[in-house]
Amino acid sequence: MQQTPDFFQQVHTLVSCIPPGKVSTYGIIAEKLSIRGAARMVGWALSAADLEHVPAHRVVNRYGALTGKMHFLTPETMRDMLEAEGVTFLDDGTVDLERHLFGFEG
DNA sequence: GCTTTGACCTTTA
DNA sequence: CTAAAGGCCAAAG
Repeated sequence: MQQTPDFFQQVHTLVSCIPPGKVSTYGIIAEKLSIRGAARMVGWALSAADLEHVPAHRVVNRYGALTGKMHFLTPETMRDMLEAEGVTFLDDGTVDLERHLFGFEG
C-alpha cells in the first residue's frame, strides 16, 4: 500500500489490487478514493494509464458493461481478457457481477 | 488562466 | 415507475 498523492497511482493501485477472475466498478473504486460521485475521474485515470501496467480490463461500470472496451487494442480485447481470466458474461454482453463483483473486501 | 472533455454515478422531476 | 439533468475532480488545448 503506497500512499501516492497522485490520483493516477491511487486508481492504479486499487485496480491492481483486483484479483484475476474478478471485476470491480468505477463507483466502488471512486468511493474507495473518498470520491463517491466522481467515478468519471476513475475511468479517465485508466484511460491515461497504461493498460499494460494496470489491469483496466477488470474495471467495468455499474451495470457490468464494458464501457472502456474501445480504449483497448480492439473492442473485443477487453471481453477476451476477462474471459481468459475466467470471468463469465451474461447474454446482454455484460459481466456477471453476481459472481465476479469485487468490492475490495480483502 | 479559462474552457472543454472524460472508460460514470446520484438525485430530482 | 421512467426520464433527464447535475455533479464530481482533474488534465489537456
